Amino acid sequence: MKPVGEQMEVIRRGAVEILVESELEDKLRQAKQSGRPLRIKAGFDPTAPDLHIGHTVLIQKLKQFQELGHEVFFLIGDFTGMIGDPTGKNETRKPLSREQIIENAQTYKQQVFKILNPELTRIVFNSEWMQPMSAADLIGLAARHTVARMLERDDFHKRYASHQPIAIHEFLYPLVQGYDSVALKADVELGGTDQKFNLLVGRELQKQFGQRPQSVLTMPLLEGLDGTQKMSKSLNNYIGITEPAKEIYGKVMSVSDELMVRYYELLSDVDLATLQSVRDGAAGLEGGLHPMTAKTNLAKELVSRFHGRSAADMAEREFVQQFKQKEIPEDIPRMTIKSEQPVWICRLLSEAGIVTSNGEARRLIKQGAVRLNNQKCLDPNLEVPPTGEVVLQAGKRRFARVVFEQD
RNA sequence: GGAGGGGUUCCCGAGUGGCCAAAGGGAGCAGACUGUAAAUCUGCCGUCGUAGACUUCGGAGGUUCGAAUCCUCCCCCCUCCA
Repeated sequence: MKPVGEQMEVIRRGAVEILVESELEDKLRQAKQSGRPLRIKAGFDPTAPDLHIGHTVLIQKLKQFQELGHEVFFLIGDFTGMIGDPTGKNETRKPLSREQIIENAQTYKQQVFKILNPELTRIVFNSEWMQPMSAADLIGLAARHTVARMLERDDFHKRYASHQPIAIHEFLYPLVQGYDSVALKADVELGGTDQKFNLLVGRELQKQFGQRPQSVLTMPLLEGLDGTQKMSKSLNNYIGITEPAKEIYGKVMSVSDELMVRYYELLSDVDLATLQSVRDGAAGLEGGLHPMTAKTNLAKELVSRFHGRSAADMAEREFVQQFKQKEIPEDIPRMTIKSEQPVWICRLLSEAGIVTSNGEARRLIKQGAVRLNNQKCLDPNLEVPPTGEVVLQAGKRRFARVVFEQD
């Protein structure tokens, strides 16, 4: 095991808060001395079937712990999912069906092993200890916390103050999550900043159960592609981890330098020295890595993680061809049109599915965005002769190949 | 159960009889600039072969020369009281 100081440097990377830092150092010291690794816990609600890279921030941190030689518990909150985490919500959340949860959990398992080492990861479900719990046990657990403490939590507080309903079961969520820590005898729990309260409840409960309270490490919620709002599917500013290689690559490349640094910090495997060099480069300092290089490296790293090395190389090649050399990519949609008569360019574009209406086609032509066989087309009235094949382009990323067929 | 507020084009949100395809903002798209960066600037942003027309403002009817705007009924959401 590495020296405690070095471990702490790795642990601090990207973290928002560590509670309590000195306590964690102490634990690390003991672990190193005794040779017994720390038990690191992170819980995931199997609520969202589609994961995006924002969800992987925590997993990345777990991986770092794993590499430092600690024991990682990936907890799937299959039981808690049925309650529905009220965190950050201004209303009661709808619980999920059992089937949904199982299905989502399956996806989680599959995806996290693209990051974590499966051999060293313990996947646990909290239904394991929650399911057998009796009503009396649960009430006993509930007795260990007070309403006043619960209402300290910001979202509960607001809802209570504004007379919005809080269902009793919502109070149970933090308790159950906290109890998970007891059940796992967690030394450290990771969570998003929005989880802070729940993580602290874990500490309280552990104390009550005579355990040494876990250290809490909060990670930021990852910003989405727009650089400001948090990454989420509904805002459509996300990079889904099951997206095609080309998409992931392109999306990473479109990110601002500032955000790129952020992604490096939170998502990349590069070491701290490289991270610093990326940071310097983005800030325009001498000796830093050029932002463009840094960005392509990151894009490649992330694509390889989810699709493998060769897919990443391929994505890069295509990217360079399409955007740097402005070549027409090879794998563009292809379709055939039967016609004896010349076809109006706007119709052609909409038939090819490149635009949604003739009107849009007309507009794009006026704006100089349309190319026909790689030549700019400025005439919205153009009639295209129905012979051979034709490559259509609208903007930088919409392409289609149309083959004409005579009857 | 009672009282009140509201549902507008992807989102937020203005509009209370014609000047409304509907302000403004956001998102998005495109062009310029670049490192396909970001920021910025410019343009576009319902449909129809380029003009006039057509469809749109929760749903169905009605009043009117004319309705997102007025009336009736219905559906949905929210707040307050009990």
